[in-house]
Formats: sequence, C-alpha cells, structure tokens
Amino acid sequence: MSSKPIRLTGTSYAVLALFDQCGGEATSYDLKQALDTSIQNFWPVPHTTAYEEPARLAKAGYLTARQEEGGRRKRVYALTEAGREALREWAADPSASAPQLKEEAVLKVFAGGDPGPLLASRIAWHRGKLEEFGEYLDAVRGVEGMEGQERALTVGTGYHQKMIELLESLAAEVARAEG
Amino acid sequence: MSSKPIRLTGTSYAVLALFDQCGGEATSYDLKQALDTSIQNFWPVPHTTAYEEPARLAKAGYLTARQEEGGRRKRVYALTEAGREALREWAADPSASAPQLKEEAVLKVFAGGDPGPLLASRIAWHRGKLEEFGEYLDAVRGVEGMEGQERALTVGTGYHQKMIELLESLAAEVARAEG
DNA sequence: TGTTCACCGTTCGTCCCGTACTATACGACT
DNA sequence: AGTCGTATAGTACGGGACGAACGGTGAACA
Repeated sequence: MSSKPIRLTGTSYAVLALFDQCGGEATSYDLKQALDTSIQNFWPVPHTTAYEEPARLAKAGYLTARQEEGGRRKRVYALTEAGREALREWAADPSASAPQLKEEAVLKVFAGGDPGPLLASRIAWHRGKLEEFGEYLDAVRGVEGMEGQERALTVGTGYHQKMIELLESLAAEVARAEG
Repeated sequence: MSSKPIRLTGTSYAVLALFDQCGGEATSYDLKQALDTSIQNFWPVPHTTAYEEPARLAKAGYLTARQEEGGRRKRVYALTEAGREALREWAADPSASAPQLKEEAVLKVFAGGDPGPLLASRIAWHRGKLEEFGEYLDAVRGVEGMEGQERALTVGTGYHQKMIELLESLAAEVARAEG
C-alpha cells in the first residue's frame, strides 16, 4: 500500500483533517476552498499546498488518487484507512508545538515605523475579516456536514476580536506616550 | 559595495532592526539572545537564522562582517548605511503582509482531539510565558538602550493575555456544549 | 467565433526551519 | 592535574513552506 514513507507535518494533518470533514473525498480545489474558509485562521497554508500536499500524502498511502478523464482532469482524492488512523492518532496526542504569531505590522512598529497608520490599517483588516466571517457563518449555520467549518469560523471570529482589542490597546498606549 | 543583490524578507528586516537596536553592531549570538527576548512574540525565527541571515545580508552589503581572531572566532557584524537605509524605507511603508497565527492545539481540536487537555496545557504555556516576561521586564525596565526590548515584551505580554482569554472562552464554550 | 474573465491547476526557485552535531569555555568535584 | 557536566557558541544539511508567475478551461456575452 504505502510505498514511500514520508514525514507528516502539521500541514499534512491539516489536509487530512479537511478530507475527513469533507466526508473523506475531495478534489484539491474543494480543499482550497475549505482551507480559505476554515483553518486559515489558526493554520495558514498557501493554495499551492492544496495541490502539492495531497500528492505527497497519496504517495505514502494516506490518500488514494483518481484522475477524472474529461475537461480539467481533476484529481479526486480519498482518505484511506491509514490516513484516517494517522489523523486520529495525532489528534489524540495532547502535546502540540508552540503557537506562533507572525505580525509584520507590529514588527514595523518595533523597527521604528509610524504606529498610527500601521495599527489602524491592521485593525481595519481584522474588522473586514469579522464581516466576511459573519457572512460565511450565516451561510453555514445549521447546514449538515458543515459543523467543522462553523466551529473554525467561530474560533476565527474570537481570534480577530482579540487581535482588535490588542491592537487598539497598543494604539492607545502609543497615543498616550506621545500625547 | 553590495555585491550580490538579494530579496529582503520580513526576517531580513527583523534582523536588521535588531542590529539597529543593538547600536548597529553585534555577533550572531547577541542576535540570538535578542531574538528570544523580544521579537519572537510577533515574528518567530529559529536560532539558525541568527547565523545564516547576517551572512546573507553581509553578502549583499547591508552588513559588514569582521571575524575575531582568538577563541571562538566570533563574527561581529555591523550595519552599513545601506542596511540602515533599507530598514528605514521598509518601516516607513505603512503596508504589511497579512498576520498569521499558527496554533497546532486548536488545529487538533478542529481535527477531533479532546479539547480539555489541549486547551488547558496551552493556557498553562501562555501563563508560563507571562511569568517569564515579568522577570525579563523587571530586569530591563528603565535600563538605557533596552527600550526596544521593553516595548517588545510589553506587546508580548498583551498578546499572551489575549490568547489566554481566547482559549479560556473556547474551553468554556466546549464545556457548555458538552455539559 | 472571438474576446473576456473567472475558475482551476502546476512549476519553479528560494527561503525557512528543525534536527543533529561540533566545539569552546569554565567551574566543580576527585 | 584530570574529567565531568553544563552553558555557551556555531555549523551542516535536507526537506518542507511559500509565493510569484504562468498555462489551461470553460462559460458568458458580444
């Protein structure tokens, strides 16, 4: 079954988890869509990963691949028992690598950039996300098979709210220091 | 001066910014120390970067390198005018790439892991960070030339507090859903 | 039937990053 | 003096992550 053994990374499991939530079968494009509207908030991946990673996982036997004939010749991937098992095992282990935040705006402030515009535009960005999520949530709420999506969006909403609070308090602090 | 042109990434500027805060001159080891106690909170970098990135920047003329003779033969890097200028220019640009959070614990919860232990240990981790920062802050507060460090630690403190709030509300939500 | 545009998919090069390892300094213990 | 342990300092390397750029597909509309 599994030909080449590979090392599974966090991203691998993120992909496996999405397949699992999609009922075990999906195309790379489905995956990309699901990524953008769910786990991007706490596990960002570039869209190319939606194409590369399933191929990698298939080579190792965690997925099976089947290519459609006509048109765009999409590849449809499906979880194997090995894939499902690997996912379960990983999720059951309560340890997790340290969380990371990458925030270029704050880095710029640290480096001497003008905090006003930097923080303001970042806050606006997070507000935009909140709005976007509101719409997704309306579309997804209560729909069967979308519970995962919904939970992820809820988490994302909380995250963006907290970030807004953080950035606003930073902005206030800076303003106070200058005023 | 600058021989090989290279692409400057966020990490490059992070390194340049730290050199700037160290008075323009530092060894890779100094850099590593500074990284760990300041920008890791909003721009994580592995320690090997403290050795690789300065070498890359030096090749392109943003730093100069000078190797000590005796003992460990440390390399001492110093900001050039080009480096300082590049940093200024970047920091002055109010645009910034989208912020990213990578949180494996939340990903595991999303993938079906037991939220209780996952969230609890994560919360404990953030609390540990807060304590650690409290100590650093005590050591650094009011010390001349450490204002950058201090600001970074203050930001980090706020960040960890917000994360604790977020994780606690998630845990409460999960508990409610199960209760 | 051609143009346009959104959708779908891949390639490629380089940066990132963790693991593992080497080596130096220095104090403590025997 | 020797050697052990530990903190400090630096390096090598392989493969995953990432983004820019591009190439095909198909449906709508002129």
